[in-house]
Amino acid sequence: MFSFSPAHSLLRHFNFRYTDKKIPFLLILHSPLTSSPTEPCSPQNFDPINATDLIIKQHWSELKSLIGTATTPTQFLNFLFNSNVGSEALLRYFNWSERYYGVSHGLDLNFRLVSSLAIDKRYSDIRARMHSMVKTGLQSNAAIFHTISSSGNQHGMKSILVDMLVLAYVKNSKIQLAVEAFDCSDVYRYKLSVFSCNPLLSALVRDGMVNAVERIYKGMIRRRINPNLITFNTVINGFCKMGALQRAMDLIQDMKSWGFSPSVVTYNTLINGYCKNGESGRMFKADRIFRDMLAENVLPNVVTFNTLIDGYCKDENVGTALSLLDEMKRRELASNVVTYNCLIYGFCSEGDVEKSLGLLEEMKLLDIKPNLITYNGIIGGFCKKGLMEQAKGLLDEMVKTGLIPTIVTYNALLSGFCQLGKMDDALLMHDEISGKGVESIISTYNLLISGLCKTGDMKGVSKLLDVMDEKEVKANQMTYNILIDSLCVKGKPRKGMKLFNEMSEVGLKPSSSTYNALIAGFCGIGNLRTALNLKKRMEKNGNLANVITYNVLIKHMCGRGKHMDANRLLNQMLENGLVPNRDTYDIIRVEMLDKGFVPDIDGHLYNRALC
DNA sequence: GTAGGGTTAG
Repeated sequence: MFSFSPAHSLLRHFNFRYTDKKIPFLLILHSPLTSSPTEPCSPQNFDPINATDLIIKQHWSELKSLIGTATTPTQFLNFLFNSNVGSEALLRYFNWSERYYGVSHGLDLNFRLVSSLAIDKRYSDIRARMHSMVKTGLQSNAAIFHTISSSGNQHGMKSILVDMLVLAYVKNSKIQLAVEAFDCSDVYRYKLSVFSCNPLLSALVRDGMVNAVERIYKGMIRRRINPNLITFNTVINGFCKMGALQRAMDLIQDMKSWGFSPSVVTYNTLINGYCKNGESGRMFKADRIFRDMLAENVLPNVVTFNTLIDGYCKDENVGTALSLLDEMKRRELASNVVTYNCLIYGFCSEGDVEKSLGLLEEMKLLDIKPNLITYNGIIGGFCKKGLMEQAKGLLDEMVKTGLIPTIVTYNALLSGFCQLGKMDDALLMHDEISGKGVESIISTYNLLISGLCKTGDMKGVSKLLDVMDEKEVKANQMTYNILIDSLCVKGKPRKGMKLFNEMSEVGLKPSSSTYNALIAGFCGIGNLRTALNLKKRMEKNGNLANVITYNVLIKHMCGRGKHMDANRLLNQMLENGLVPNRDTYDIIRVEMLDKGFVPDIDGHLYNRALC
């Protein structure tokens, strides 16, 4: 490719010898030989052909000598640029020098390189360069856009570069900067493509920044960046995730006007939207979309059925969920691990662990491999019923199949022991898992602390709090609620108040449960005034009093013969739109009868006015 | 300029 004069070979030869001997820097500078092989580069003696050769052949140690110590890697890069060295060598040197010297050549040189790559149509190299530039995050969008706009590239090429910039931000999970670049590109009139806008939209949905989704979508339409089917599916998903189901449905019309028919993914997304975020009658609406889909001859797939099965299970309708599994079999549509996991969790939440076990066997027969989620579900089901031996048996089975239990698995088991009051077993298992290197999370500590509080082992609680300190696991709102509740139940609401005050000191906000525990505590020691003050305080701080708050106060008032006050609170509760529960009725039977409530055949009271 | 970007289980 290049021809070299003998002098060049000689130069390399000397370079080797001198660098091997590590000639001191000053000696090199004062060498009488003006063309000394290790003389640092200068614009005068810089030899682009030799430099290019060394770079292409990746003779980095020779290059290091050539750069010397008087020339900086960036100055050397400038020599390369000014000598019109080809883009291949420029890129190689650029990457090597940034890595080797740990320097960043700055924005201008980055874009000189990118422009050089653009001339040679080396687009994937530009993408990679843009990726590493964005990764360091040293440059602001304002600076980048200024540099791109003042580069010598054509406008179309600048658009391509900006498009790649947006995509690089998205791939580096710098979504806010990607949105900013999306906006900047409008100001500079650079045209982006769906290749960057679609990934941006999907990242926004993924990160829950759904409000930005609509703005970006509208921006695309206004700027004539033509959306495609995937754009619509992504935006529809965004609307579904934010619960704007009608707007999601409206987008179907938009997509049709752009010539796109809803695909199986579109329908699945909408069905999922209704299942997860629909209000009352959500499964009815989800089913209607499913029927629309069939009517439009769009074939449902395993995801469609899984979504519906999960929806029915969560809607406490496992019967319908099972009938859908049959429907899949009729359609010869293969179910998968997700199908079974949905059903297993459905049956476990109904307390029917036996049925879940049956499903696990069915999976094995169908050669569908159960995963961590499968086992966690059934183990959790057993633990909720206090069947710890069966739960541990499954734990052994999952380990045998090569699955590694996580803290979620162990939390289920620990919670089971705690509910049974078997704190020795719980603490023993906790020690065992710590020994295995499974890190406890805050919910682990919370469930153990709660168990210890219930058995009155406050020493054990304080030990655990010490462990949390040591492991730097911070207490959360739940931790405080458990401790405050425990103190209040024991008739020590003032100690509870101390913890309550500590919450704000450590930056935690109390919840309605925090206030309820304290209100019950002060009622318990006959201090109604403080209890009522706490109710005012909770409302002032934006925590609405709920049915439990009212029940506690009403019960206390009834117990002290203050039935009129109790009645006033009941009215306040109804005015605030709260629905009294059976506790409420049982507590103030007399007042309820006065209010026109009548007992049903079970002896419970119902509000005739509401019926 | 590319060829990735969209749906399901805890």
